[in-house]
Amino acid sequence: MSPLTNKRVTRQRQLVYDCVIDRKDHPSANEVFVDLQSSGIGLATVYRQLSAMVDEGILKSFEHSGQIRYDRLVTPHAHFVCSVCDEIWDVDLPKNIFSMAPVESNADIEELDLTWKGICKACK
Amino acid sequence: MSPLTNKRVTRQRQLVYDCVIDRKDHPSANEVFVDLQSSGIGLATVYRQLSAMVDEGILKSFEHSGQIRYDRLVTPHAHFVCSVCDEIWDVDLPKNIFSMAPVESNADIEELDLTWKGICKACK
DNA sequence: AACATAATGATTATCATTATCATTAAGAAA
DNA sequence: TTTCTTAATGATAATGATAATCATTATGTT
Ligand SMILES: [Mn+2]
Ligand SMILES: [Mn+2]
Ligand SMILES: [Zn+2]
Ligand SMILES: [Zn+2]
Repeated sequence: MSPLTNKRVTRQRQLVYDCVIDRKDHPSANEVFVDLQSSGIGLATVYRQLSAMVDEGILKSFEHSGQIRYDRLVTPHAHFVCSVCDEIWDVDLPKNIFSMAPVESNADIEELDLTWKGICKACK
Repeated sequence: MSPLTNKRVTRQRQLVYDCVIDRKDHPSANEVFVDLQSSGIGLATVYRQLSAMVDEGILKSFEHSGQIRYDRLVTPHAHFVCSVCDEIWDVDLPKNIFSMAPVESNADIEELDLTWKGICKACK
């Protein structure tokens, strides 16, 4: 498991973390659960560990098609979503995007969520 | 109701549309339903009309905190969300944002979803 | 080895949304 | 206007994702 946490390192925690890291996509809790079926892990544990890791900053999450997707990439980046196959790719943020924060709100920006939508190469 | 649709104009359709237009925020289906309680409209009808209007392009929608929010503004714009009070504001998109589309995907971009997050003036 | 208690897993509960279907009422036709 | 066709409605059940409950298990410490 990645650099530390003050939590107990259970077998299940390892399994969940390794699964998200090994997959290079943005799995839902259920997709992680399915991957780990053979280990006998409980669905509730998968949900608990994933959201715990988000709280700890080890993972990030976002909403997509009515469910929460988990992201091993915690550094700022954008996503591209294909409107046909619904797949998600990591893409770079535009240069200097943070300097383009809206002034209307005159609030300080902590983070942003940018998703491009279109038809991917394969579907086109 | 706004310029055209090839659908029957029911009393309920009018009520739902007027509600979203009159509110200047981004209501959920249930919030629209609560507003229209006294009219006797059914919850299923509110859900149906809202998603129908999105299909027709009269409204837009996005996911927020585990539910679908509806937006009267169908022109491209971004959102600012306060991480404390969870309110949502409309803000302008950065100038020329569409020219900053990622090349990695080499796909044509149809639309984008940009949400800034921070603490609003009131909460600060 | 014994202990304290955080984590687990089976299950139930909750919440948002969709599906079903008998009834109602737009809008066209007579 | 009355009749007619059928899309829309509303009550309710079903679904799907996630959270809560709680007895049991097992990690990390003493
Ligand atoms: Mn990502
Ligand atoms: Mn908006
Ligand atoms: Zn695709
Ligand atoms: Zn606020």
